[in-house]
Amino acid sequence: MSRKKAGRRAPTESDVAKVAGVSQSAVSRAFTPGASIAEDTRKKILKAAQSLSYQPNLMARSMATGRSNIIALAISSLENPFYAQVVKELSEQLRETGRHILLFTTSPDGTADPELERVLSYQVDALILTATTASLELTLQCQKAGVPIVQINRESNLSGISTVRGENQRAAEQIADFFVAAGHTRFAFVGGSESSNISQIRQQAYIGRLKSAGFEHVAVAYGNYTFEGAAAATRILLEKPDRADAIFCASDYMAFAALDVVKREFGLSVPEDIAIVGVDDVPEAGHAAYDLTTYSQPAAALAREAIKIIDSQMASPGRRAQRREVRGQLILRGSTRLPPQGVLTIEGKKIWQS
Amino acid sequence: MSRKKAGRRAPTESDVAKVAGVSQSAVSRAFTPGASIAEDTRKKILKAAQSLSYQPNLMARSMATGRSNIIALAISSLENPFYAQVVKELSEQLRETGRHILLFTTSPDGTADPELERVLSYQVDALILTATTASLELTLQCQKAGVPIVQINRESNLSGISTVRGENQRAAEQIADFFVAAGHTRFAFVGGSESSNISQIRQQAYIGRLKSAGFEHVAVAYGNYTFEGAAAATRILLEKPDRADAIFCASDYMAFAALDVVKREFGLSVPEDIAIVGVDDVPEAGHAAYDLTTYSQPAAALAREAIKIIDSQMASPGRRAQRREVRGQLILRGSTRLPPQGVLTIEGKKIWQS
DNA sequence: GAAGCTTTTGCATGCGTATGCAACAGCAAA
DNA sequence: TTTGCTGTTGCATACGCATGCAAAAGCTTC
Repeated sequence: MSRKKAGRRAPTESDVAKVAGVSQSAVSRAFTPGASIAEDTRKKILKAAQSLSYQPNLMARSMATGRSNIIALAISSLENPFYAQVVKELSEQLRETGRHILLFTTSPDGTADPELERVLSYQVDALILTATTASLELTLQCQKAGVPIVQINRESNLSGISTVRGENQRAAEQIADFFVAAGHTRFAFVGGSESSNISQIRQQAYIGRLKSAGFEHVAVAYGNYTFEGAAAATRILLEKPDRADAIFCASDYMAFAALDVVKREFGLSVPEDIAIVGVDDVPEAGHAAYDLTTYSQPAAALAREAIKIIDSQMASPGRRAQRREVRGQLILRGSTRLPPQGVLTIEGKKIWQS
Repeated sequence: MSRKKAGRRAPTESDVAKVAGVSQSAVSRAFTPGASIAEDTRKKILKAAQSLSYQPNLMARSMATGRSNIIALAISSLENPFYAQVVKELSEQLRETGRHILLFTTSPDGTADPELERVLSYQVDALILTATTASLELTLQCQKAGVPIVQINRESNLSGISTVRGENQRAAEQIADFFVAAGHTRFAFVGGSESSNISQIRQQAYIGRLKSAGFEHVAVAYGNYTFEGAAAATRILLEKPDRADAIFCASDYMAFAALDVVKREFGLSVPEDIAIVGVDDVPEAGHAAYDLTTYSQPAAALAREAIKIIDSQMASPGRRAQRREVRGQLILRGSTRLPPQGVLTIEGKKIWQS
């Protein structure tokens, strides 16, 4: 009655203290790295803790310290293998420092997600947004509470939000150059969404570079970063007169959809009739079924930089938002034909440099 | 100095109480559904809370109530799109009741994961294991603490662990029947790992059914639920004399690897030379690149049942572990040839029933 | 052995919320 | 007006841990 019936409540520091014959504070110190406690006492306490199979209550700890060791991660498109990879990397890398991820799946337009606004209730140490954008209100709340925000693969014009991204500009330019070098003449672009600035940057750089090379017209359609959306976008592009012979898709996942449509619905052969390039270099891009040429965007490095930013922001809260870029390269596979020049083979991989 | 410098600390119930001119308890009650409080007072308090943009501190709440509204989710293979889907479904369905996921990525053999043992430190309300098995120690700890454990897609002989799974037995039998009906004569199986009992159940049912049909020999290899592992397993199978003309893979993800190897490395055509069937029906299975026949295992339903179990276990802690099965069906696509009988078309999908 | 110093320990309190209990207000019935 | 009841409110305390402060213990040096 007085205690919960099923399984007496979890042991606390006081319980351990009683067994070890010390005070509760001593137990606390035994579990606090760097605290002032004699080695003998600590051992005695750890033994007692062991015998009770004591586990510190992190909720209580976080209430006392103001730190939870929990990082909120908002993500919109887990079905995209690239982001699944990012989540995995973040989870594993954070675990190395004893932190864990509280997961929020949002709509792609996270701006409108009311649930996310409640993130701060969990006293998270930081907020990582991948493939989502923070609303203004959330940003302000986080800033007031001193919770750093890092966006992966989304830019934001809100000050105070840090950003980690791949080489969007360079990727797009390299791909444009590559298409031109391979002799293509009719170009298309499958973008994410018109509101994704990352997609816009890629689009502008791609179109700009093609223009410099003398190609004025680039067909554009948006796939909204979904498979079905990209398939539809590809259909639109392919039905246009003067059909493209080279498509740049703003993500591998969308490029897979494009390949599906190109091959099955339009009966075109790749890369003879049309070349397709993506961005990300997800594992599937290397599988025989897709064999996709793509500009890589290493998930592990993105995760690492994001965590670095969080750590530095937490160390010196005043610091202003940071922007970091992770390098990639154009990896050549079967979805494109090779240009006569610029192809390098490094560690078994073909890459291209203009 | 007395307060943290960057952004004064988050407002608390006491702050709200001061503004609203009531006691802290009143504020607490205003945010507790069903608590005894006058409607007028509540409105006044909510207004005050709004003006301070007050957010309840869930850590403090969980310390006081013993409930955190956090569900721990351990997952080993996020790169498998099926599990990515499961995670997404769980996250979205849990959100509907205000709960969130604390993510743990583990090695496939979670039994040996020491980090997971610390799950209980977070005072989670329940633990969901997908594609992982709980260690004995962890199980006991959870039972003692009254934290329900649900395994998705792994069986466990430990009592006290609930299980949600697809129709493993029936799936395997249907696939065996289907292969036979389609006129295949040389069979193979690509299993997960020898230690995964789900994979074993499928294997036994498959082999048993084929034996009943008069086929004694079934070639078996294990892909360990990884892409590379399944590719290697397929190579082994295909190099054997009297090469199989029908392969059943214990997951779509492994079937994709098998398709890659079959087509690219061995130059076989599917389904003329060899048929391949998977389990899960991930979205990719429907994509043109794979076009895989597969026995479906609906992620949304798995998630729903898992949550139901958690809820019922939390409602009546004494209750013993539950086992639930989610129905699926054999969905026919281009990786198999059609048998003369048993093919139904439902809502544009071809399915098969013996 | 005393003085001075460092290390170790316990006490007391705070973190933000929930809740049992008693006090109180409001209202209806007598 | 008094009594009894229901519905609201505040007080006090508990939840489990961390930490400033003072007391205690240990050690060094003369």
